[in-house]
Amino acid sequence: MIKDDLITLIQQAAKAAQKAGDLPTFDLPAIVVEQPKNAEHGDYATNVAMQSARPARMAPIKIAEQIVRHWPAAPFVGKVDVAPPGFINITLDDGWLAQQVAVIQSNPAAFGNSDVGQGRKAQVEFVSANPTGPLTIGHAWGAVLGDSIASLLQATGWDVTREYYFNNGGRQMRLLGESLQVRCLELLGDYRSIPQDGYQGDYLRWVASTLHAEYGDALAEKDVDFFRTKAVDAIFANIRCTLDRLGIRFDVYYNELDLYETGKVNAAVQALASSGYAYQKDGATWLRATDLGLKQDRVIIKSSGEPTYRMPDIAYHVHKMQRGFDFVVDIFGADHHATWPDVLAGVRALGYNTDGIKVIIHQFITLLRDGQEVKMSTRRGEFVTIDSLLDDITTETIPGKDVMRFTLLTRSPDSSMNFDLDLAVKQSSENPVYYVQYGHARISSILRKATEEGFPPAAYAQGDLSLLTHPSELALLRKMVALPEVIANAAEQLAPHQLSHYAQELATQFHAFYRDCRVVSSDPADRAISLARLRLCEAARIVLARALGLMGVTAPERM
RNA sequence: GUCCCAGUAGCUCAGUGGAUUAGAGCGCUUCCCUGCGGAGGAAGAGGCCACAGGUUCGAGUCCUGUCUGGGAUACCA
Repeated sequence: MIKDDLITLIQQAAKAAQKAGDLPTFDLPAIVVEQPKNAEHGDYATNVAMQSARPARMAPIKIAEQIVRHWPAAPFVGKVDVAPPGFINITLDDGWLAQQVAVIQSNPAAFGNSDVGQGRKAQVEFVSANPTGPLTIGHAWGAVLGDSIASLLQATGWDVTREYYFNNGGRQMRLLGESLQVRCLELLGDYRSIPQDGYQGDYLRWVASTLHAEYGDALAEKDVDFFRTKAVDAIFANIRCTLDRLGIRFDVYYNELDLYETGKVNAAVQALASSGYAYQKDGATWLRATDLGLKQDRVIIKSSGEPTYRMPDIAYHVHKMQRGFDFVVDIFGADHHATWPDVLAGVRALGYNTDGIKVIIHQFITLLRDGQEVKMSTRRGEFVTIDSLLDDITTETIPGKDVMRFTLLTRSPDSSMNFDLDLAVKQSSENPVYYVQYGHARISSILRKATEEGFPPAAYAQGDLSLLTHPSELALLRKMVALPEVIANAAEQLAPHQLSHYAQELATQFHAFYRDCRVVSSDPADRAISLARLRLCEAARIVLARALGLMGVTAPERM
């Protein structure tokens, strides 16, 4: 990583200056290297001299000058300048930049990856919707976030498990079974009403008609458990299908029932009791959360003897720890933000360190249709499914998931976004994702054209990269070379939306290069530069495809 | 009431305490097809970064308060 290398160089320079007596002896501050907005200030800058002014008792600009004077040689550094009031500006070496094309080409599938994970086990839990109905727009953000975060972790060396946690037992599911039963009996001419808090959506009618075709009048004899199982099966099949359309594949579907059946919930309850973190009051069992740094104690076993949702969640997270995950990411909607501290407190009470568990809370999407807010409810059967939106925004050449994923990955999870359905459908053809994909398709087209014009890959494989000196070529190279840092930052901050912004900037730089630099030229005198630029194009295509790939967006060769 | 997240261009959103001009897309106004894909490019209009204080050499970014919106405040999940 360039930034890390720079930090090392800065430290070496400062220490050398101290050793030479050009700088007083003092402890260097933590070195911050940033990328200036203004290109005139170089590719990287550090404020270390300003931060050292006080401990060194010296003017920042003087400190900067001494650091630069003792700067060690490094192939990737082209220029080091001092600028008032004490910035050190670093510019990458043009020749080195051009050579990076070869580096990228030598590693097309993994350029930009790093190894901070070192093969350790990470788990990303996301979606985790109970099978009570189809996946809705409300689930989309978590789905896309989770999958891309998982991809980022894989790219940074983690051994990642994508996991979906669900519950197919309990009251909610019994109501689902009863609701399906009502729909089935309807088909047999026996009309009843959906139970209180039952599920009124049409999708249960479709399940019912399938069952009716298979079982006929025998449905009248079936019990609620039968309907519950059938409902869950059908809905899960639908959910998996939707996930598949989004390009999401889970490694593990973990069922809450397993926690009970294998005694894990019970074991956790016992352990909490013997640890003293659980106590009895008003006939219920409480978690002494106030002793764990939280505001109030919480019920974990109701006076009815049933555990609250917190209890299996605690047992589940203990199980995650026991499975040896070094890093766990949970992705929840804003409605869960109050619950996870309790769960983590419970896990801590059982003696586990929860520092490795990160919770990403994404805000809600406000849906608008005809300018009105659409309130969704699975129970009432009022919702907009992911499937239906995908249908609306899919085009002949580009799957709808590209638009959906890219759009969602443009926003920070903290922002509560408005999503206008009419606008989304109408404007999907103007979505920025196409701008990026167009860049990829354009490069692919150039490479195809090159082969036709007598510049096949074998011809440009050895193109002379040192010919890449045009400002637009260098600007493109700078952006390409930034990918490793973008991936590392996005992974560290669990913020995949940085990828979409990067991809747009990269596409912009490519379009500028295309405008300024003729690639395939018929003039024999241009042959050498054509070969070099074809290599650059190929490398740019690789980088663009990687950025898109991490977002789960396709990189089309034609569109 | 208390807690969490937000408030940046007409709209949807980026923005890692830094360096005279705060960015992108969409929308709007003008331009650019006698050579590789115009789903592109060039230029322009459009902002008291919600408001008020504070910290700092330096604040859209940190702290406090106010206002507005969303979420949470269960022996529901």
